[in-house]
Amino acid sequence: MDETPVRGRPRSETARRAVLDAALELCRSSGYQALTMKGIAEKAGVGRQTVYRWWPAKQDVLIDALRDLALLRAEQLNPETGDTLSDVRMLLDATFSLTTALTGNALVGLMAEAQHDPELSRRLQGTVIGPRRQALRDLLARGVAGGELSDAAMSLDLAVDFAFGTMWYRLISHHAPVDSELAGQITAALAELLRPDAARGPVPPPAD
Amino acid sequence: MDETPVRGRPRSETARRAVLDAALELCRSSGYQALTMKGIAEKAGVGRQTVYRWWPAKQDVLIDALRDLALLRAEQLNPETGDTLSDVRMLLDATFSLTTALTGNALVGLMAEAQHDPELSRRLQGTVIGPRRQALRDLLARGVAGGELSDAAMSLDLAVDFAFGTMWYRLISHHAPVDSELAGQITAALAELLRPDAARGPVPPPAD
Amino acid sequence: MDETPVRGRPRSETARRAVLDAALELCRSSGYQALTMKGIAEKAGVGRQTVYRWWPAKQDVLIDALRDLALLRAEQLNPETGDTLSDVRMLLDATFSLTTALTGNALVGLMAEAQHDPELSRRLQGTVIGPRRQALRDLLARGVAGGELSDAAMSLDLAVDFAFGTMWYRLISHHAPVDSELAGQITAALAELLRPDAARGPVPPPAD
Amino acid sequence: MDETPVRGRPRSETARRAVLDAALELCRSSGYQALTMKGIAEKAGVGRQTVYRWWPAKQDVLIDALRDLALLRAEQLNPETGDTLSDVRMLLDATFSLTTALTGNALVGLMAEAQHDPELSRRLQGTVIGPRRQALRDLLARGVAGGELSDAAMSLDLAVDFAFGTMWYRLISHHAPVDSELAGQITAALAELLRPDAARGPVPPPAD
DNA sequence: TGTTAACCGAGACGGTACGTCCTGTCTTGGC
DNA sequence: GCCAAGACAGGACGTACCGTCTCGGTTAACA
Repeated sequence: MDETPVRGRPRSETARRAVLDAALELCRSSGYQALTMKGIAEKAGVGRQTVYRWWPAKQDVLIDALRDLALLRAEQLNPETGDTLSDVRMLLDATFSLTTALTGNALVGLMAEAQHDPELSRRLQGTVIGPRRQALRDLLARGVAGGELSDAAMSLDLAVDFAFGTMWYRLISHHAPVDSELAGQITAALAELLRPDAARGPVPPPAD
Repeated sequence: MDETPVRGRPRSETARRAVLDAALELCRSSGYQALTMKGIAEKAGVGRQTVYRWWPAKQDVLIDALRDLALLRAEQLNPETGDTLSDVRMLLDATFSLTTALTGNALVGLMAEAQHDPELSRRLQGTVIGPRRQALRDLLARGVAGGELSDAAMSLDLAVDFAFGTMWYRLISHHAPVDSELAGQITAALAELLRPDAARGPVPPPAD
Repeated sequence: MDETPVRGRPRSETARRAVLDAALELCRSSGYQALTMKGIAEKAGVGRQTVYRWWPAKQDVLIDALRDLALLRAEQLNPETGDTLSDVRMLLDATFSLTTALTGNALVGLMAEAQHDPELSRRLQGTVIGPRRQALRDLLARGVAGGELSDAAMSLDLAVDFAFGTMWYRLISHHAPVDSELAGQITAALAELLRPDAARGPVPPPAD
Repeated sequence: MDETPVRGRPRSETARRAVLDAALELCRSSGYQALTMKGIAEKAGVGRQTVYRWWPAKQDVLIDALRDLALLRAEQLNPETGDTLSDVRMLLDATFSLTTALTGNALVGLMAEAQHDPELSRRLQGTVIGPRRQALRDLLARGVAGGELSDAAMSLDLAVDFAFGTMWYRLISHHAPVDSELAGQITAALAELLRPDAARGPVPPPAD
C-alpha cells in the first residue's frame, strides 16, 4: 500500500482524547457559545497549537468528538428485527440515547452555527443528520413495500420530520424529555399515520 | 397617576429603530454568532453606549426586534373561525409566516444561546415559544371538547410537538421549506392522529 | 487655528506615564531582549490595546520614555560658559548623567536593534545620538574659531568619536563607570589632542 | 591518557560548519534579533535537535562562529615589530579587519544581549573583548617601559578606551567606517596623548 | 561483517508573545 | 439627559517560535 512513511514524532493519542473530552465537557457545562479554543486547550492540558494543528475551529473538535461517541455506540442504524415498527422504535431509541446531556449542547450549538456556515451544514448533514434521517426513511419505505405501512395519506418525508422534529424541538426547548417513552409514542403515532387503511382526510381550506 | 415627569432629551425613536433593524439585518446576513454589539452600533450609525443604555446584550436587541415584528403581524393567536381544523391551519400559517429569512437566524441563534442561559430561555418561552404553543394546544383542546377531535390515541402535547417540532426541524436543517403547504399537511396529519374514532394501536415492545 | 475638535474620551495621561515608566523599569530589570509589549501592558496595569494604540512597537515606547527623561533634564546642549573646555565638560557631564542604570539597557538595546532597522536608526540619530554629537562638535569648532583649540593634528570628528566612543564602550562593556570623572579625563585629553601648538606626529607605516 | 573511546557515529563536521555559517549569514542579513534557532537549523538544512545538541542558545552558536573566524585570521595579537607604535597600528588593523559586515551585527547583538546575561558577558570578555584590550594595553605599557611613551598625562586604560571605544561607536552608529585609515588616525592620536613630554593640562572645573 | 550506539531529519508536544478584534465601561463635547 | 465618538481594561483570536520529546533511518568505529 502507499502507506506514507511516518516522519517525526507521531501524534499523541493522549492529547487527542484529552482535547475531545475537554471540548465535550466544556460544551456541556458552559454551553457552545462559551466554548473556546483556548479553553479547550487549557482544560485538556495541551498547547494551543496542538489543538489548531489538528482542528481548524471548535466546530471541528466537536464534530470529531461526536463522531467518536457515535462510533462507540453505533449499534446499528438498521436493526432488522423483521417487524418494521419494532425496527423504527429501536432506531429512535438508539438515536435518542445519543442526545445525552453531554452532547445536547454541542448538537444544538453546531446546528445553530451551521445556519451561516454552509460547509459546516454540509458536514453535519453528512454525518449527524443525514444518515439517521435516511435510515428511518428506508425503514418506513420497506414497511410500505411490505404492505405493513402505507404512504397514501402522508408522505414518508413528513413522517420522518415528525419523528426527528419532535426530538430537536425538545432538545432545544427542554419542555419534555427525549427518552425511550417518546420513542414509543412516536412509533405509535407513525403507525397510526401510515396505517394501510388510512385515507387522507378533508384538507382544511387555505387560510388566505 | 405616577406618570414620571420626563426630563432632558427624550429617547430617539430613530436610534431605536436603526438599532433593531441593524440587528436583524446583520443577523440575517452574517449569522447570530457573528452578531456583535459593536457591529450593531456601527451599522445603525449609533454610539455604542446608546445600544448598551437600552439593551444589556445582543439577545435583548434581537428579542425586542422580534417582538416588534410579531406585534406588527399579531393578527391573532386565536382565529376562531368556528371550525377547529381551520383555526389550527390559520394559526400554523400565521406562525410559519413569521419564520422568514429575516428572523430564522435570530430565532435559531437565540434558542441555541438559551441552552445555557436560563433567564433567556425563560423569556423566549414567555414570548416566542410559549404563547404559540399554548394557543395551538387550546385550539386542539377546544376541538376535543366539541367532539371534533379526540385525544384518546395521542396526547395533545405530543400533537403540538409534532407541529412545531417539524417547523423547528426544518428551520434548523433547511431540508424543506416552512410554508403554507406544510401548514396544510400538518393540519391534515393532526386531524388523522386526533380523529374521534382513532384507537391507539399496539405499541411495539421496548427495545431493550 | 486648525485645532481639530476633540471627540470622544481624551487620552489618559495616567496610562501614558504608567506605560513609559513600566517600559523603562522592565528594560532596566530584565533587559531589552526580555522586554515585551505584553509585559509592559501588564506591569503598567493597562490593556494591551492601549499600548498598541499609541506605540507600534516596544522601540517606540522606549524612545518616548527616553525623550521624556531627556526633556526633563535638557538643561542645555549648549552651556556657553565662555570657556570652551568648561562647556565641553559640562556637555559631557550632562550627557553622561543621562546614561543611568535606568536608561543604559534601553540605549544599548535600541542601538543593537537599530543595526537592522534603518528607520529606527534614523530616529535614534535624530533624537538621541545626533544632537549631542553635533553639539559637542559645534563647541569644539567654536574653540578652534576662537583660537583656544586647533584641529591641525586631529579632525574634530575623530575627537568627538573619542569622547562618545568611550562612553558607549563603557556602557556596553561595563569595565569602568561613565561618570563625572570620566568627563574630566576626556575633556583633558581633548584639550591635549586639540592644543593649538600640536603638530601631527609621524604616522606609523601601514601594516601591510 | 583519558582518551574516552569514541563509539558510534562521530559528529558531522559538515553539519557543524553549516550551522555556524548559517548563523552568521542570517545574523548579517536579518539582524541579531531576528536570528532564531529554528531559522538556523532550517537554513543549515539540519535538524533542530542537532543545533540544540551542541549549542544551548543562539549566542553560543555565534560565539563559536566568531571564534572560528578569529582563529582563521589570528595573525597575532602581539606583532612585535620592534616599534611600539607600529605594533599598535598592526594590532588595531588586525582587530578592525575582524569587524566586517559579516560579524558586525553579531558582535553588537551579542554585546547588547550581554547587558543582562552576566555569563554571556563574562564569555565575551574572555574571548572577544578582553584579550584584544589586554594586548593593546600590554603594547602601550611596553612602550612606556621602553621610554617611547609616557602615561604621565593620561592613563593607559583610558587610552585603550579611546581606541576600542571609537571602534565600537562606529560599529554601532555607522557614521564612519572602521578601517585601516582609522587605525592610523587612532595610532597617531595615541602617540600624541602618550608622548613622553606631555603634561596634563589644566583640568576644567567641575560642572556643578 | 555484523553490532551497535550516537548521529541526523523531521515534526508533534506544552508553552508564550505576537498583533488584532470585540467586550462592556468610562468620559468627553455637542445637541 | 441623550447622543456620537472614542479611549480604557480585559480577554480570545489564530500565528510563530521557543526548547523538549520521540520517532525512523543513517553511518562509522568496534568486535
